[in-house]
Amino acid sequence: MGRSLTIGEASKQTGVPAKTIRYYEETGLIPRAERAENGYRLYGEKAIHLLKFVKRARDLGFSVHDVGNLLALWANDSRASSEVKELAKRHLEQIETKISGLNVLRNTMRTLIDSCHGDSRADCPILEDLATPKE
Amino acid sequence: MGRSLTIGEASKQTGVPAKTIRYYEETGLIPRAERAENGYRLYGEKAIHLLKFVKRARDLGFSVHDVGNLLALWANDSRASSEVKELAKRHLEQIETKISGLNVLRNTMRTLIDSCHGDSRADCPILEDLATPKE
DNA sequence: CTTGACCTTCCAGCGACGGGAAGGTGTAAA
DNA sequence: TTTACACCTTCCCGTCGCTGGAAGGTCAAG
Repeated sequence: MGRSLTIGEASKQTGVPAKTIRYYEETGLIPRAERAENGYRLYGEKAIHLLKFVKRARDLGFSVHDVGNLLALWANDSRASSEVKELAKRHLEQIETKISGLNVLRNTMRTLIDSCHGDSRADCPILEDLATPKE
Repeated sequence: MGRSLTIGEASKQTGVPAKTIRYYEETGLIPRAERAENGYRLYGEKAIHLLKFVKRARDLGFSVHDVGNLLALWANDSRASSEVKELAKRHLEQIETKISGLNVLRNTMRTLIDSCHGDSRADCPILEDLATPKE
């Protein structure tokens, strides 16, 4: 069995910055870490696994709040998979909403940029649009 | 000539919340508003136009900082349109980076969600992925 | 005269950390 | 042994772009 890791080692193992690990603990997302005699936080296999779970969920764009819910579902053997799926679906919808909003933005910006000759002249359709947008 | 508007009226005209207008003034993005005798802020045509410019730029996703630069370029008759175009292009790149990141997320989430039967059983590939992501 | 809708300033909080100070600890080399 | 250095601790402030709320002034209508 591997020995416990300090916060710096846990950070390297999981990719979660030490500051962020402390923050997660402080806000109650993860349980209080064990402590060594000198007061250093210690992370065993389970704690590392938990941190990796959190990291993966954050990387998938779940809010810290949602990660809390996911952790609760993870820990609860008797939950229905439909609960998890619903949470994931709501998250997917948020992502899709963001994407379509950004797509509109991108198209507008492309059009604007293409319409600007971008040389030393002062005339600039981009600023004109900002000042008096069409319709 | 239209008379000056109070902050609430300006807010309705421009779609920028009154709180936000004060915030923009406080942070120096827009100049200090004129004041009536009773201390109320007053907004004339020019100020309204400025606020609309800011609103449009924010809606296009420019950061408040970038909006400051755009305002400076707008006010400067002798700037080259290429400066504006460069700023817009950098912004477009940021949007596109965000979009492609979100597209990856969306695909991953879709796959995960599709793999989860989402019924009353506890078995859930979404949680399994979070706990032990493939490669 | 009172109600209610405005307006003013100021202070605090959101999410999700990151920076940096001030100080304790652990180890390895000079 | 001392000293250097990397690590750990707690604490508080700053980020971005607002938003909410408290405490108070102002104004028009009923």
